[in-house]
Amino acid sequence: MSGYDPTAIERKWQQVWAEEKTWEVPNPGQPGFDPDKPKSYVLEMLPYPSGEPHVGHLKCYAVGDAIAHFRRRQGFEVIHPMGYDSFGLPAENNAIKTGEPPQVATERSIASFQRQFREWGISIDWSRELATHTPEYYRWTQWIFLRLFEKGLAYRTEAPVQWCPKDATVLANEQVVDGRCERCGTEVVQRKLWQWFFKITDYADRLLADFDRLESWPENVITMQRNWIGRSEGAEVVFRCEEVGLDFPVFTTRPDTLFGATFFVLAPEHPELERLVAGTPAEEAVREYVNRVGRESAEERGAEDREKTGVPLGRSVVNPVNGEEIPMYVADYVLMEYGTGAIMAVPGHDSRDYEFARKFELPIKRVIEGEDEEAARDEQGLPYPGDGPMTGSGRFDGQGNREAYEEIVAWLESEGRGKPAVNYRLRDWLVSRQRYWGAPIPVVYCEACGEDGEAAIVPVPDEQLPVELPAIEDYAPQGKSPLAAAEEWVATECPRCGGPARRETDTMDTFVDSSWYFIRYLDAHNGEAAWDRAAADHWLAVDQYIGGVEHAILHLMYARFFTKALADAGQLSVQEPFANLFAQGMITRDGAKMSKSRGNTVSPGDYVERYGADTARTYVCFMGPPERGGDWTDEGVEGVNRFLSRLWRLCEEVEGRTGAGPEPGAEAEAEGAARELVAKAHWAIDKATRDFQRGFQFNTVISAVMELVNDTYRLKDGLYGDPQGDAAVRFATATAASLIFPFAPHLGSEVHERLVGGRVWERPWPEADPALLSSDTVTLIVQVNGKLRDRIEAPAAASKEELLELARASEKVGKHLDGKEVVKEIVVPGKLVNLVVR
RNA sequence: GCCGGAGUGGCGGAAUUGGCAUACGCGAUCGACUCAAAAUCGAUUGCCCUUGCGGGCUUGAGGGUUCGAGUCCCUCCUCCGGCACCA
Repeated sequence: MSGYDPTAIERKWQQVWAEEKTWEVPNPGQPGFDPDKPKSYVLEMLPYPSGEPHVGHLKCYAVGDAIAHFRRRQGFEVIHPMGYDSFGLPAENNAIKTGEPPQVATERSIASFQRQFREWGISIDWSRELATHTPEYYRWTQWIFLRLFEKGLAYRTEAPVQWCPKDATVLANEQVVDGRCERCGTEVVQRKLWQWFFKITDYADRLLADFDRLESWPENVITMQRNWIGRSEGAEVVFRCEEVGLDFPVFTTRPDTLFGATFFVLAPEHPELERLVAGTPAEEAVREYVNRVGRESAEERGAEDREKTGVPLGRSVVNPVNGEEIPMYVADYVLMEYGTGAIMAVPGHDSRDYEFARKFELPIKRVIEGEDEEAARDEQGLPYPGDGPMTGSGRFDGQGNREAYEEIVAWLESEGRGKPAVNYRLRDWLVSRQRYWGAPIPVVYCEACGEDGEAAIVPVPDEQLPVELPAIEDYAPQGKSPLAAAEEWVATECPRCGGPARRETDTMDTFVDSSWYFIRYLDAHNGEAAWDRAAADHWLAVDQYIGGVEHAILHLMYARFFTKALADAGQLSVQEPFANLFAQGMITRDGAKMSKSRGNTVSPGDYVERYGADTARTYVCFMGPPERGGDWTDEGVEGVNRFLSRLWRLCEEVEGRTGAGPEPGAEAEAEGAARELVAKAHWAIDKATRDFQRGFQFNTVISAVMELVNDTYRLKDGLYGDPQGDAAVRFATATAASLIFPFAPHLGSEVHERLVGGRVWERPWPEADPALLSSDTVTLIVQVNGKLRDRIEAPAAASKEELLELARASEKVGKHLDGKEVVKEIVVPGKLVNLVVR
């Protein structure tokens, strides 16, 4: 008997799948398309091809592939494509360091991913493969940009932006983590630059409302997105500065505290600041303060325990509710990016305003009493954030603040001094990057078409796409895109007037590329359009999306925004791209995140070589619930390998000992131990099927198959030789192969072929026979006062009275009833008897 | 601070509707095979008391509901993740 040699088995089946193009599926209208077959779009997030695949990739694709295989065998036409998110900084930084063009490193990495995906045996429809850095792909990224531009959803403006000095590029807010560049960790500084934005804020409400359209997303991902969008309801209230004749609107969520406003604060970046202090004694100090703040990093400014700073402006505004004049300040705790960049400060009921008031000795006024007497009398109970009756608020005194809220807003509105308002934390998506390795933004600037000396933005016509990246020598950014140095490329002809024009030299954020790739898969080689509408309508939405939780906000929200914008532009019929989302947990080693510097990385390739892909795949699915992550151990890998070896050896033995094989279906007639084994197989089918359908309980699916294999080992020697016994062992082994196939497709295919014949993936997923799931007897649990005292084999159909009689007859139970009175009898038929004694 | 999630053997974890806690795997111990080792096969393995039979305890802590709670309710503790001067 030979040992389990995964190399030979895996090579054999990988060859079959490659030659027969097993996992390719047709689009509507193509040969072989079956309109009656339900579709399922199973998609894992496409990899970023940098270096070699790591364990996170293995897990993601092993999990997705298990789902794809299960759905195929459940009768779905499964589309399961693959591609590469191949633009972006790592390849470009490598180019700067080594001089090697980014294409070269990128394509080398792609080749490595392709090879490993095949070696892992992932069931990919290779006919739909794409890479976002190819002109065939980014031509359509540019095309989408132009559609957004037409709709006013892509615009260029001068704005203070987050700038990473090391990468010498602008970052999206989402790419700034704790005031540092997400990629390189350098402290981010603010700069004012002309940049391209996508108007995602137009979709804030729909992005929130349409969570209702999703079938199943992890709650925490929805919460993270909801927090990120950060919708607040409140009011806009106008404060007027009579001295300079300017109105200052503020956003507040607490119009009920308006009577408690005792000062007014502008953000250091506020555009009217200059005008307010020009030529006044405050001018010097204000300018100094603003400059100081401007030099600070986002991290310094955002620090938690930072003391409040600010400078008085020597001006005042009028509180519209009571006519009081309150002094104006500039302070960096007010952010220009949120609301109007100005606030009314209510130190009695806001902790930040309170801190500022204490430091600058400003009046603190209570306008809402505490709910209980104690708090109301306590002068030190400020700032008070809670609810209660209003005080010091004119005609609203005595009313509950919640009730007064609407009334105050309505009153302000009738006076023309305010209105209900909604604010979002979400800001527009900054998409331009001063980098080389990205899709060029397809516009040109034409002086002749412009006005007032300003060049006009002229979109490149669709038929001139793609605007291809020129080859360049020096990839290092110099504060502007390296593309600016490609003078021959930059100088072009205006598509509108035919005169000289200059190309936009910024490229697009790579998140733009990955915001629509799942649509391109559906029609990946279309040279006439981004996609065929019928193909997109057929396959979308993605039925199951799988990926790391690190994309919970960025990628997923951008893709949702793109889908909605493209639907609005008449290009798609769905509002949400991903009906079901699964976020996998991270695999650690020695309890820590894997990193090269820590030296605890796991190379999937090494394990595949040593134990085979089936072992590696099954192991990552067996470690624990896949959403939770887990710690990689070599012992664990060996345990799974041992299990697969056991299945393999069982197959070889069964093949030899049960001859050509009993008649299929013969196992249904089995009795005794043979019936026990057949019943166990049906139990495993039932358990595996239910756990698959429940979600991603792969660890328990695999453990059920392990139990089946264990029982087969336990019973087989007593069954060989008898026709029923042979059939039972053969059936049990083949069933184990069939059930493990989604995780270990090579071994599953091989064992199935040897014992049953044919291709296991062409067989429907097995169905459990209900008759074999139940048995004539059950184990009756007998408790006394809720404590287990005996287990008795009882007829499944026994009546309550019969069960009670059986329970009382037990010697073990009797001991605990001795000399006591039974006051209550609980009987759950088919399960348990509980006798309550006193 | 706010919002999520999780606490079960030596370890990863299981427990479907409130009904056998600890499935499956790892590790460990013992046995078979072997000259020996590895591999393999088999047995044992929550904790405490007991020679044994057996008994008691046990799902982060404390309380509650119930005949019965890992599961439901209340209070608290710890850990992980996200957001955070967002008015």
